[in-house]
Amino acid sequence: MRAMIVEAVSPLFYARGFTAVGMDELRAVTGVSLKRLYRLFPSKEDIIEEVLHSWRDTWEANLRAQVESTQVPRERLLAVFDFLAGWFTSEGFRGCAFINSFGELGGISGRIPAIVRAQKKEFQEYLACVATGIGAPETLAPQLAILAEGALTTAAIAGSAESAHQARAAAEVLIDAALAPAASTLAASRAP
Amino acid sequence: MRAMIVEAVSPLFYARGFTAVGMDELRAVTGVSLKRLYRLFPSKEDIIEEVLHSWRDTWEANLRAQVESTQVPRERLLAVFDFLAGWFTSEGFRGCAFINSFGELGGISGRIPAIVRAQKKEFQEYLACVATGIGAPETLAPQLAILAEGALTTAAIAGSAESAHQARAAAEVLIDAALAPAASTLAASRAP
DNA sequence: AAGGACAGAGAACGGTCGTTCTCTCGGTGG
DNA sequence: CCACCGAGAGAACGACCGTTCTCTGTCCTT
Repeated sequence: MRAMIVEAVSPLFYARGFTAVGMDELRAVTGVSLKRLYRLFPSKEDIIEEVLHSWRDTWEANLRAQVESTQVPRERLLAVFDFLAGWFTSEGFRGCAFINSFGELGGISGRIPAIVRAQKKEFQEYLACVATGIGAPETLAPQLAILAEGALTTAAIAGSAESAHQARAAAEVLIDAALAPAASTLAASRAP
Repeated sequence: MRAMIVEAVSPLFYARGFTAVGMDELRAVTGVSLKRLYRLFPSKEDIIEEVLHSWRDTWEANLRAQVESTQVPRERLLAVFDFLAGWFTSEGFRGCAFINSFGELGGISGRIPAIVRAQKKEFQEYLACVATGIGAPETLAPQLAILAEGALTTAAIAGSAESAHQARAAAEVLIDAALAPAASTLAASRAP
């Protein structure tokens, strides 16, 4: 029941933000009376938390599915950006729900920003896991995470998906540089 | 007068968001009566617009100052990330005001998201200007812009400034790869 | 078949928001 | 000196929010 409610209200929250959607609209879209909503969730903030957790789960599942669709180590890292490209072009894309939530509620409240932080941390750790699995130095994963985050906000604000391809191209350069120790010695030989 | 009001309310808006700060608080912090506020600005949204424009101006001025503090071409591009590092560690840093505004008001209204979009576009164009000034291919600037955006949101949410250094390191790799055609032929020779 | 616990629907409540109105006062031209 | 215009301060207004309460009907139990 709770899951059905979360599923029904998620698109509304994603499209317009948490504060812009009132409880009455939640009642209308779920078909569940206010009384019942308040018995299932102590307050609106609890619904928001559950929605954020649901977003985290589906996002992570989709990402993992794309990454694990290939076994070629280098492709696994690049699959992150292919996943982003597909997402950006999907209908109704309006940026990362977590970043948007942080902008909306980051200045107040305490629980929502913590959830956002946790999600981003999980993403970074997953990326680090994939990167170390192919023998890359541990400096690579944070750089790729930054690229992904940048592509995400750029796509959301500009309303264009090309940032995913640009980020993918940059990721290829970073991965190749990290995996080819010859390149670093080359760069070092130029310095002095 | 308008400028003094904008200057007085900006920190409040940045720290807590636009919707979380009411007109009464603006009256208190400026010392200007509501009647006068409403004669100077037709509505709260007009104040917000002016605040956004003011942020854009000072942000751009600070960025340009840092970039133009050096004449070494490669350093000019890296100066962008040094600027970010300094900003992230400044007191009260709470992410990019434009990204936060987009998250807060992107799902509604029309004028604020347009201002955010315009600011990001200006930044990208400035970066492109600096990049082409040193003979880099035009693919480089968007990649650096994505890195900068990513470092920004990562720093805001994680509450740590290290993403600036990670992004700077990645930018070095991207710049060197873009400026050294030998590196690209090396990568190409490995592909087939 | 009757009584009671419970659920549905929405009105009501207290609070807050952006915006406007009213009242009062001070400064000024004749 | 006085009438008047305009500005300051904040109360008032209407709308809307999240939350609760009331009223009504229904189903289950004995």
